[in-house]
Amino acid sequence: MDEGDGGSSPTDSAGAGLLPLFGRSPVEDLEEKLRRVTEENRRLTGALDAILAGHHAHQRARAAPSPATARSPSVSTSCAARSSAGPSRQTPPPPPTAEPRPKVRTVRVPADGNSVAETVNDGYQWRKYGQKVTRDNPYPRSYFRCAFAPSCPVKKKVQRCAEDRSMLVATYEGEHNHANSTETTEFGAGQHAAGGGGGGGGSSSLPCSVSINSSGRTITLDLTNQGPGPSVVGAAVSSSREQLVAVSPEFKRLLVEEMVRQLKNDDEFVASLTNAVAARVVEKIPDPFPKW
DNA sequence: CGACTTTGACCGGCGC
DNA sequence: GCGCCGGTCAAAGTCG
Repeated sequence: MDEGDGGSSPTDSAGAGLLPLFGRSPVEDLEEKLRRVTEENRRLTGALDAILAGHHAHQRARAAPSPATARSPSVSTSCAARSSAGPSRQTPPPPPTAEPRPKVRTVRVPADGNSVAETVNDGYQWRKYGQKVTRDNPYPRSYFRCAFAPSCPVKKKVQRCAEDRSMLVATYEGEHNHANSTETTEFGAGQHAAGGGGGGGGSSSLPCSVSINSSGRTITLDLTNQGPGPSVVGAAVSSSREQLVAVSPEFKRLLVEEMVRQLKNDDEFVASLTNAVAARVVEKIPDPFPKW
């Protein structure tokens, strides 16, 4: 139930309405897609909230971590992060009745041209507490902790993908026990921290945010708006600490175009989209060779 | 001056 | 037991 793991499973939403692609502009198609995603998101959020309600009660009950928490075994679940490639040295799984493992999610986001900023933006505030060059990747890995720590135990690691330096790999550990900062504060506020980023980093609270980092400027597109109307209801642009709320159609159009550009560069998305389109095309083509 | 980032050192787990 | 490695700490530096 990982809100699509940061958009890594676009096939589902894309497959439902791909054919219109051929008669519409990419912008229109994306807007339509966003509408459907918003609907889907609303349903999933509801379900997720119900599930997390109990989980967060658990977390708050044990959320008074001592300073030594940093070395708690749960931290080493970073191994689980690597487990996306297979389980490694992580200690044996706890008994079924033990406290739940911190949820680990890996998100790939396209890095913009700014090669220095190993940051992604997910609407939460993060505090960097370390950086390390790991053995299997020449690019440094940055360690972030939620700015609400220690009450919020969430951590994330951001590292440039070794194979594709145009991608950033963000690994989230745990779940926020507070609302997204873009929701709790002024729209788009709290983006000044070095961290932030990656599609859908916000556990239950921001399953469908899109962040675009361009030349130090962050554009956060909140698709979780519950109200009626267009899915792209508002957007926040932050340049340093400067906040701007824009809702003009022109701005919306620019945002969607930027999204199109980003998605075009997302090999995974393009591949899934291609497969889905191919599948639908094959469905629609009458079979000239009746089955034997 | 406070908040945040940087970065070298340290710690603990794991494999050999 | 030793060395490697990932993760974290904490002092120093930077910025607004």
